[in-house]
Amino acid sequence: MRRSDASRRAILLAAFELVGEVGYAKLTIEGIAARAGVGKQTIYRWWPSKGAVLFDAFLALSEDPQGDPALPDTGDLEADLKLVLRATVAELSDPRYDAPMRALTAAMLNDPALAAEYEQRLDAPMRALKRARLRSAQEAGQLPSEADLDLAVDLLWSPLMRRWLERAELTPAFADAVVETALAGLRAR
Amino acid sequence: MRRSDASRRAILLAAFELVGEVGYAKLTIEGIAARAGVGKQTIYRWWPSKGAVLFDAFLALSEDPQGDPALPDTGDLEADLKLVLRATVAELSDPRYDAPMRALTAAMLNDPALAAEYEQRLDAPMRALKRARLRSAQEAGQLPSEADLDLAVDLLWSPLMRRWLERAELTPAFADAVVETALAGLRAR
Amino acid sequence: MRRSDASRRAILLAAFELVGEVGYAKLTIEGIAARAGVGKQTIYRWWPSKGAVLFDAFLALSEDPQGDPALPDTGDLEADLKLVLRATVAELSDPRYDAPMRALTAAMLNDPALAAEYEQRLDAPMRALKRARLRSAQEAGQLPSEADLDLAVDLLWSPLMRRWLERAELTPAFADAVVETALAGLRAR
Amino acid sequence: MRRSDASRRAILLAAFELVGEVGYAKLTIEGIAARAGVGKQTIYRWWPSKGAVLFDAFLALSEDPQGDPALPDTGDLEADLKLVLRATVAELSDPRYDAPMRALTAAMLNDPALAAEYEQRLDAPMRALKRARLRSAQEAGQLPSEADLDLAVDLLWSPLMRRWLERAELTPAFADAVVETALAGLRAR
DNA sequence: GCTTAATCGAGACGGTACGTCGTGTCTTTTC
DNA sequence: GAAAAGACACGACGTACCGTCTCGATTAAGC
Repeated sequence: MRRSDASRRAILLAAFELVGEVGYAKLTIEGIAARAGVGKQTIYRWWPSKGAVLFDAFLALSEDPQGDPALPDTGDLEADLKLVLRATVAELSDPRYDAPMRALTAAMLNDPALAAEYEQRLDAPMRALKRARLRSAQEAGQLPSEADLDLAVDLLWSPLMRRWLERAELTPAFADAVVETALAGLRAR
Repeated sequence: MRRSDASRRAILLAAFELVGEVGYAKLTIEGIAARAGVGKQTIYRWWPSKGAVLFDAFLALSEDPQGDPALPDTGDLEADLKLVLRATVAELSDPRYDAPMRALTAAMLNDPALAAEYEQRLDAPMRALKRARLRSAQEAGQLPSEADLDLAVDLLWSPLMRRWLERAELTPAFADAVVETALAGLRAR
Repeated sequence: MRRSDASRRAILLAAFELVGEVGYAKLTIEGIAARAGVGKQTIYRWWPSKGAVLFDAFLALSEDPQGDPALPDTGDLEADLKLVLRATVAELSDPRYDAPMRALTAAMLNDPALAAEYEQRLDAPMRALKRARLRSAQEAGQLPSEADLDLAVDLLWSPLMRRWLERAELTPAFADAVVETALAGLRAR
Repeated sequence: MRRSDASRRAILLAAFELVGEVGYAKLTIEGIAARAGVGKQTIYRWWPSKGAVLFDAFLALSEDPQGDPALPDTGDLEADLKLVLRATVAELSDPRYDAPMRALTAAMLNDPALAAEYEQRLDAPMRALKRARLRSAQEAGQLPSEADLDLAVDLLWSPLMRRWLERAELTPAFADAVVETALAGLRAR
């Protein structure tokens, strides 16, 4: 018999809900199986670890509402970036995503294989979109053509990530300040 | 009898060694007790969780070789920052510190109390030193007086952290580029 | 399509071999199916339990070499019985039959339905043969006509069974002694 | 800490009760632990198998009501034996003992180590008592001095066992007949 | 000889129990 | 009189089988 899609969905949903309710440390395979109405073996058959289940749950969520994945490009780089980073701040502050995201981060920290898959399937595509927007700005003359776009992405987004990770204050105003300062630095060279 | 310092040291050492050998996920209180030649109760008596033990093990390490904690201040901000960030890159790449640091990060991710203690006892003092160096640069006219120093610290250090966290490439050259671009941005405004 | 005889044979053979290798407790339907190169459903379709498979494997073995089933009747009851009981001792001591027989006994102990089928299809016919030989002795005047033949059968065979069951010493000499003493008792009344 | 006697008793009682309720095949360590209010590990720590638990439960029962263990000796061997065998028939027919006894028998069938312990700690002492009664009869001239007492014990008791094992009819009258015929045989030689 | 329905192998499924490991608490024994 | 040693109730682990259930792919019977 081939893989049951109903079970797959139920497992991913259960994992996502449970991690929000009890946190990653108290998330158990048994709990996921019970909530999903599924045998434990069905989980072990298809995923190597609870981190992997969580990752797939994330992936499913990211792929579901398939809007246009590209970043906005109105021609005004600074305005567009502020918009995007403010949205990022909002998402990181949303309690519905905070717990699962912390869980996934913790899972990746201690599982290089999972981290590699994350990098490949979620992080890299997102970074490509970001670089694409910056390249478009270069072509429009809003950014020097010799600017290092990978460095630019890190300068713009990692401060947000740092504050989220350590539960520090994370406001839209901070996002604006990051965009202004980072862009100034990139243009100055 | 009051707290046995020999046991305390043995426990912290065992925790530090074990986390390097088996990783945080497989680190157990029983394992630490066995390796330290100590009863489990002795650990439970003095620490609330294995994350707390790990944190203390870290603290002990940080405090042991008590050199001058201040960041170098030769008068040349850019050179000083490159020196410090290159040292940070080297430390993050050292396998002796990589595993324990990842473990501690994972512990904090799922334990806000631990994260708060970390922020208070390790992170805040370090950020204070960084801000002090930047303030000194302001006084020397190397940085505008209205620059946001908290933002500056994040712009400078969080890109390194991001790359370490996701096991991306982390080189001294990247550290230099971050310093140059971030400083340019801070000066331009 | 009707029942595949090749599969049936393969299943019975696999069950018989496996029970000799791993014992009844570790005998599994999955193991039998795998060894026989057969789907599990093919076993469940035709047998209600692993005890029943084992029983059929036994039946197949008992029926294969269809010699004359009757007990020897030379006219000398004591000599004939000694011959038969010595043969029983030899069979019970043969390691090829010991393991499967213990398995079947264990299966029957906890499955009255199986026990009833055993009694009907294997035990009763055998007891009938034994009674027939004793009746022949009665007719020849070697045994009193009022002797209880069912009691006689138990007196003669159950001591062997007892010693086999508890893995006690079981020798041809013991068989002889049983025959002599039991016959003496039966004749004395 | 040393072994908890309360847990030990609770486990043996639970095992005994459960085997009577669900039978040996459906008796589980988890079930025993749950019924006894005990962790599974406490069972695994002290017993190697569920058969061993059952055996100890039996042993505890046998040793509890420590009446005079000797068989009755009124001077009349035949009467005494009939008394004892009728009592055995009654016990074998008592549903309270039937299930546990079948369970123990099944356990021993597939576990030689358990069978050896049974032989040593329960069967051998009982056989010694039986032989003692028969030896007393020899001294009283009711049995020939050259009679094989081990054979005698098997002739007397194993027919009962056989009928119990195969769920055949087992009556006091059968016990009497066995005693009469077996004794006649033993005396005749 | 062609269809067609039962049977086959394979193996996924929801479950139960396995035997092990670790948790945090508690008690005993030793130094 | 605190520390080691480790038993305890508990809960989760990851595995093995249970008995049921779909899957195509034969395969022999009856049209």
